[in-house]
Amino acid sequence: MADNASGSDSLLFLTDEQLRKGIEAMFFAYRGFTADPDRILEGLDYGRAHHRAIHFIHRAPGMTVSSLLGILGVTKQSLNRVLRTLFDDGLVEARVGKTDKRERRLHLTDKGAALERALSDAQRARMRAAYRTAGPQAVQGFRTVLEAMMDPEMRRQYQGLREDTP
Amino acid sequence: MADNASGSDSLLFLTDEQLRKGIEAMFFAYRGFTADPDRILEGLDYGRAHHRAIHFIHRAPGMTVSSLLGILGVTKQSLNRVLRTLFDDGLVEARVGKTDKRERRLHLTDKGAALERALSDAQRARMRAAYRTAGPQAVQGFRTVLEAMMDPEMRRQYQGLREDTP
DNA sequence: CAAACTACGTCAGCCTTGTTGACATTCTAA
DNA sequence: TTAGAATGTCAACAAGGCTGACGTAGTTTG
Repeated sequence: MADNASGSDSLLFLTDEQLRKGIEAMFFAYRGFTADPDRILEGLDYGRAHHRAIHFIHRAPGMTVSSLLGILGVTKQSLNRVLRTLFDDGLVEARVGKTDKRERRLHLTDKGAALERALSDAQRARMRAAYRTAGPQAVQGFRTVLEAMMDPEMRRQYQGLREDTP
Repeated sequence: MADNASGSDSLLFLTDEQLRKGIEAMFFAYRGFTADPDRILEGLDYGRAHHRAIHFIHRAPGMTVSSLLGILGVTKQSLNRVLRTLFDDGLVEARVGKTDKRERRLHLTDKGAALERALSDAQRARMRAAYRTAGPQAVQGFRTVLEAMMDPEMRRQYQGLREDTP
């Protein structure tokens, strides 16, 4: 009884074995996390890269190319390849910046918004099921640990993405 | 006060906004999760694929190629390309199966174990920091949600990887 | 105003890691 | 003995990263 690890003040949750379990949990869970959108994207000639772009453009409409670059952490060449197909297919449109005409403000078209909804519905469905199974307490802990695991710069992106329409 | 969402019986944690936050937390946290090993691997001519192989061979020494295939969820051609470089560089060795001589039982060499240690030390360090910051309660929740998010087959891999030395 | 800098696009080429398909070998099991 | 399983391997291809170099429009600053 005395060596029970469930006490909140115990440090047993920091053993290498516990940490290894956490590492593998991240690995396996991330696979599940991306599985449903991936299934939708496959066959549409899109990939995860397109999904990410669409997600963040939806999240902060009017975002510039360079702030999207910052969030995604890829090169402009890489992002451009993705954005070009999204423009060509009419999922995303770019409006010239109001104050700074060099900027291209990114927006989803209706068609783009429809795909975004399909993708995020699928992803949220899994998330919702997991949340419901785990319960609010667990969800709180989940978010806390993930946030602590981020690089500081990413944590800023996570916490404080503004509307990006200055 | 009455509309406070912190009550355990509230369902406010299932709103779309909460789910979106969870989705982005996974995205940003996974980046942090892989950042440290990636830094070590870069320049060594190895990538994440090598890391994954090394991790699971370390975890269950004597594992066969096909069970590793099952865990990693890639094609044998893809895995083989990775394994070949690990053999050639003397990080992994294959021992012919005792009862079934077609099998190749995979083991890390001393050199392979050294790299494994370097990689997992780096990854555990971040994990440990996150765990310590978040606390045992949060860690419990973290693991619970991640487990609920896995595909059932992956959940089995996660929970019950045996020693694999029958 | 001219020069410097910024935001963005684009061409070219390379790498890793995934994919299919086909085929060979070796061994096990019915 | 023969079917099937476990494995390796060759070839070809695609997505999505990367670097380097260059161009063009627009903004800022000396």
